[in-house]
Amino acid sequence: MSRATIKEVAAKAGVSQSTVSRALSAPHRVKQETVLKVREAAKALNYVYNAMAGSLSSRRSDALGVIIPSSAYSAFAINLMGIQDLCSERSFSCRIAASQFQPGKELLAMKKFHEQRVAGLIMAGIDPSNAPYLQTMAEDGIPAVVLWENPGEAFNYIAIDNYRSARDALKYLITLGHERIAMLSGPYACARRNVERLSAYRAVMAEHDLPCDEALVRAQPPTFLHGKEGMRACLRLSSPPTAVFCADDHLAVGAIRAVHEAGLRVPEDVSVCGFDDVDISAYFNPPLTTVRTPGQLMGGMAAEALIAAAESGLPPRVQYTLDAELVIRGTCAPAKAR
Amino acid sequence: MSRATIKEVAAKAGVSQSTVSRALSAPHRVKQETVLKVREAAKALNYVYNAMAGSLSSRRSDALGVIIPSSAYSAFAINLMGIQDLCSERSFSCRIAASQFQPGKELLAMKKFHEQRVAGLIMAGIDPSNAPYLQTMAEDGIPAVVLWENPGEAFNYIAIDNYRSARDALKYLITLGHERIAMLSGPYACARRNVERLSAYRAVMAEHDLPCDEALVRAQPPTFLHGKEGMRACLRLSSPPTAVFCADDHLAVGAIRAVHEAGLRVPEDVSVCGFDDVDISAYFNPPLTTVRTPGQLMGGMAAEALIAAAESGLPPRVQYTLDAELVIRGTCAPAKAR
DNA sequence: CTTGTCGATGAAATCGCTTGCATAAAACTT
DNA sequence: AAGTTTTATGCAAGCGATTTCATCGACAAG
Repeated sequence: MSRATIKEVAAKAGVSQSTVSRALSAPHRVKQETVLKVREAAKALNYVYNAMAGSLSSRRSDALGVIIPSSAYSAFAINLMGIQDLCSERSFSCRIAASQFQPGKELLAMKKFHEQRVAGLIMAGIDPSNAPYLQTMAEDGIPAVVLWENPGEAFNYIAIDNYRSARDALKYLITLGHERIAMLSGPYACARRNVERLSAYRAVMAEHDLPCDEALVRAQPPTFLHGKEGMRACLRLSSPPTAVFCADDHLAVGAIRAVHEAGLRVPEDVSVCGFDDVDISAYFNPPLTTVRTPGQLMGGMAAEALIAAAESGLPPRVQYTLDAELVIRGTCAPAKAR
Repeated sequence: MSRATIKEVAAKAGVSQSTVSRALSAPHRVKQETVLKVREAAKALNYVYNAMAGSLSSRRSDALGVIIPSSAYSAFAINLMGIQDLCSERSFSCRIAASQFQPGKELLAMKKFHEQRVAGLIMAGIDPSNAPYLQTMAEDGIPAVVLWENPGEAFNYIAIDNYRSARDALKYLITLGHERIAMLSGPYACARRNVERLSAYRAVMAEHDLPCDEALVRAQPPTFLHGKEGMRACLRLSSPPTAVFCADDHLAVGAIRAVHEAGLRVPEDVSVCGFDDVDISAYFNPPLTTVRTPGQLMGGMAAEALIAAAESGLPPRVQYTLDAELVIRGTCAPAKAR
C-alpha cells in the first residue's frame, strides 16, 4: 500500500500539511526550495494524490457526467469523442452512463451524477419528463447542456435544426419525383428531435399533397436490425414506398439491406436517405445520402462551456442551434416513371 | 442550494447522524419507524447523498475506470457497452478516458484513475511500457483487467487468441488460392494484439512458401481512411495483392473503398478479410468476411470480475483467452486463375 | 528606529460521510 | 427475577485533502 498521505509527506519533508498541499497544487506560492523538498518526499513515499479528499474539501469537481442512450450508436459515440477530447485537453475527467432510451434509466443516471457532484452534465437528448430534474441539479450548482435538441429556453442546449434539415431531405426526395415515401423514425416518445424530424416529414408530405400513410411510418431504436425490419415491413405493403427517409444512418443501412433482400436495388428501385452522417456513411456501398450533423462539435462545445463554467464559477449559458445540411451521395435516384 | 447534509437531516428527524447514515444505506439495521422518519426528513430537505464524502470515509469506491483508444472505434465502443451494461445493473459507475493509441496519454489516464481511487480498471490493450504501473495500482488495491491481449501471466486479462484466429483467416485466404496477400495491421508499436496478428500473417505466409513482401504490410490506426489509403498504396504496386487481411473491420471497409476506386470489384478481383465483426460488418455490401470477436462479452466479464472483487474485497483473478472464429460472408472469393 | 507590506509557513477548522465502541432498552433464557 | 442476548441508537474519531487566519522575518518606506 502506498497509503502515504499528505500528512506523511509533510513529516518526511519537515514541513506542514498546508505547505505540502500548496507545493503540490500551487507551486508558485511556495519557496522553490521547499517545493523541491516536498516533491522529493512525495516521490520517496510513492505518494498519490487522493482526488476524492481533494474535491470534498475544496468543493470542486473536475469531472463531467455524460448521458447517452448507448455508446453503440455512432452518433452518440461521436458526441462522446468531442467531449473526451476536450476533457483530456483540459484535464477533466469524463464519466458516462447509458440510458438505453429509457426515461427511468436516464433519471437514475442523472441522480447518480448529482450524488457524485460532477462539475457539469451533458445529455444527448432528454426525456421531457426528466427535464425538471435538471433544474434541481442546477440549484445545486451543477449545470447541464442538452445535445441534439432544444428542450426549452430555460435550458442550455446545443441542438441542430431537426425540423429544417429533415424538411430539406424530404424535399430533395420529392424533387426526385418520389411520392410514396416511408419514414423510419427514432423512438420518438423519448426525444424531441425525433418528434421534430417526424413532424417535418408530415408537414412536407402534406404541403405536396402527398398521402401520408401511417403504415409507412415506424418508430424504433436506431439499430441496423430495426432498420432492416422496419423497411421490410414497408416493402411488403401492397403499395410499397419508392423512397425512405431514415432518422438515423444505422436505420438507413438496415433499410438498404432489406431492399437488397427483397431483390431490389438502391438507388435504382428504392431511394434511401439517412440522417447524421456517421463515419461509415461515406464508406458504405453505395455511399449514403444523408444529413450531416456536427456530432463531435456539439460534444466539444458542450464540454467547453461546462469546463469554462466550472473554472470561472459562473453558470454557463449556451443555446445554439447548429446547421445540418444534406449531403448528396449515392443512395437516392429519381423515381422511376410509372 | 439543496445543501442539506446528513447532519441537518439528523436534526430534522430528531436522531443522530449515524442513524441517518444507517437508515439510508442499511435500512434493515434501523427500526422501521425511524427509517421512515429519516426518509421523510431527507425528502423534505431535498437531501442528496454526497458520494465523494461517502467513499472517502468508507474507503470504498463504486466506480470503474475504462481506458480505450477511442470510442470512435466500434470494437472498443462494444467493449464499453458490455462494461456499461454491467455497471448499470450493479449500480456501479463508469469513467472513461481515451488513449488515442498514445502510451503517454494512456499512462496519464491510468494515473488519473489512480488518484480517483476507482474500484477497478479496465484497459482495451496496454502499451508494454505502462504495464508496470498496473502493479503499482494493484499494490494500492486497484485491480485491473486488460482486454484483447495477454500482457503476461502476472496480469488479469480477457484476451482472444489473436495468433490463432489470424492464422485461420490467412489460411482461408490461401485455401482460396491467393498467393499475394497484403496485410493492413493496427499500430503495432502500442499493442500486443497487433504484433500477434501480424506475426501470424508472417508465419502462415512462410509456411506456404509465399513471399512476404514488406511493401504489402502497413501498420496504422483502425480508421476507414487509413484502410483506404493503405490499400490504395498496395494496389499501386507493380504487382498488387489479390487479397488483403485487415486487423480491423474499419480498415477492411476502407480497403474495399480503395478497391472500388481503383475500378476493381470485391470479391471478384480482390478479396478482403476483416477482424472483429463489428455491428456494421454483417450489413455492409458485400457483407464482410471477418473474424468474430466477443467484444461485449469481454467487457462484461471484466466488469463482472472487478465488481465482484470490489464487493468481496478479494483481488480478482481472471485470465481467459476466448475463441474468435472466422465468419465467412461475401468479401472473399477464389483467386482468379492466372 | 519605527511602521507597513509582503512572502513563506503553520495551526486548526472544515468538507460530509462512515463506523467502532459504548450504552440503553427490549427480548429471551432458565 | 436475574442473567444473557439482541436490537436500536448515539458519541466521536476518523477519511485525506483545502483553506482561512495568524505568525514571523525580512525589507522598503517614512
